[in-house]
Amino acid sequence: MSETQESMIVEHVLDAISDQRLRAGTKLGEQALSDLFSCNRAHVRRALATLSAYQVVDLIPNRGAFVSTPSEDEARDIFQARRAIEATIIRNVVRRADDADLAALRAHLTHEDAVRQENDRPKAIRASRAFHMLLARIGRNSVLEKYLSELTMRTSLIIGLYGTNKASLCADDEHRHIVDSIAARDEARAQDLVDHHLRHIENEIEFGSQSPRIGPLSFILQPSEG
Amino acid sequence: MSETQESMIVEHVLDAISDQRLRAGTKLGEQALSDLFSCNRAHVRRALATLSAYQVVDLIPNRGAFVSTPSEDEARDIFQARRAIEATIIRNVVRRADDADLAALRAHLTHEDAVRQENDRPKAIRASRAFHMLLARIGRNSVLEKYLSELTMRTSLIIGLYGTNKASLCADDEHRHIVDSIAARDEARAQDLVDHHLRHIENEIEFGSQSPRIGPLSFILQPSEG
DNA sequence: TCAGTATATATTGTTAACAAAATAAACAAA
DNA sequence: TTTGTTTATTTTGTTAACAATATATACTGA
Repeated sequence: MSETQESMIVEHVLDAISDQRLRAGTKLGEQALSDLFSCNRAHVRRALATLSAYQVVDLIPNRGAFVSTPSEDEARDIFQARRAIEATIIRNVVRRADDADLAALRAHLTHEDAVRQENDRPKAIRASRAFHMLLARIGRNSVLEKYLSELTMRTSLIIGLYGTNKASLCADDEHRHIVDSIAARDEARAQDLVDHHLRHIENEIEFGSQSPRIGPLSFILQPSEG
Repeated sequence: MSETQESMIVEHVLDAISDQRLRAGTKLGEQALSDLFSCNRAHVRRALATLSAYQVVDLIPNRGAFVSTPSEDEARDIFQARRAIEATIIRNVVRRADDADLAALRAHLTHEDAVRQENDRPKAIRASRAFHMLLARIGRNSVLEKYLSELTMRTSLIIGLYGTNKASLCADDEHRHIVDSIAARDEARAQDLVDHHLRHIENEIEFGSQSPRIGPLSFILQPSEG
């Protein structure tokens, strides 16, 4: 069903959300999107239905589509779900990772270091999320991988909403320690580190400090780069 | 966005799948669905997009929508994901269940007993799934609840595809033992029982025995009852 | 009878036009 | 100035018509 057109919209919006270019509450107008991606509104509507099913967009009847704004309760549920899912993922990783996977993890760590130098916040956020998604891929469970993909995007929204400046990024050495424990095939330690890492991120969030500023859609999405 | 019409279709299809009235591979024609639910094709299309996002329906370009047919690998991923998610759910349940929740669980057990007498297989399957979803609700994590809802539906597809006759239902006493451990606030035991219960179900599946028979859509969905 | 091909039918994909609702703007009265 | 009302504009919702593709049927030749 014309997957390309629709999935392009979906992918761009998801990317923009996970990079925190699109913030919670932003309206996703049908006309605006169909203009941006030069397609008709039917495609946009189906894309929005898909994004709504992913729970990153809220569809309000007669009002339109908005990037969803997770509540504090929802945020806690999301983090607990991440701990549940990533615990199994890391166990799979420790058991299944081969040399190529370990090399990819090491390569990613150096990439994260390089990004950290640049002081490019969206880029750093993207890299940080990519680490968790790399683990999910190495874990080789497509179901958990998809769910984590959704949850990390919603985590981006949460951090964008409530996150303090310092908190918004995963501490570098925590990722490094996790990779070390994987290389050592230390399952218990790896699980522990991931769990603490996630609690770390959650604890650095301060609920109550909303920052609702949003920018123009055309600037944020930039469909040309896809 | 006219949630009622679209969500009605979605709910009916999901119900039919979880009851195993809709089997893997069944074609969901746009005309057929719009006739059944007396709405236009635009609604059907958006409903199918949503169902596709839930991963219970596959959209094949220029061919249409089909109830998805999980592979053996996918099935194993689904069961592992269930173990990951239900482990956390049961922990929440043991910690959070109040007297009303325990009463609801006991009531459900008697309901399952009653259903078992009737020899109505779809009804028994529905009751069995309802037990797991009741746990998810009592666990009070909306994210895990939604994911488990998806996974139990996909489990229905798997059992419909590969399940042996005896295997297709959860053993009654296993559910009862789980409730007992919850009442006793024995977290470790409850987690253990749920894990074994899920492995039990998985082990009774025989991959390789496809049964691809399907019936007419109008008979299966029966939109009148909604 | 079977295989291959051409035709006919049905289904999905796409677009545009119109209706209904919500938002924005203009205006009047206090 | 502020509040409330009316009008205009924009945006979402709905429908139908048409194009493109796939499936089913009928036909021809071996």
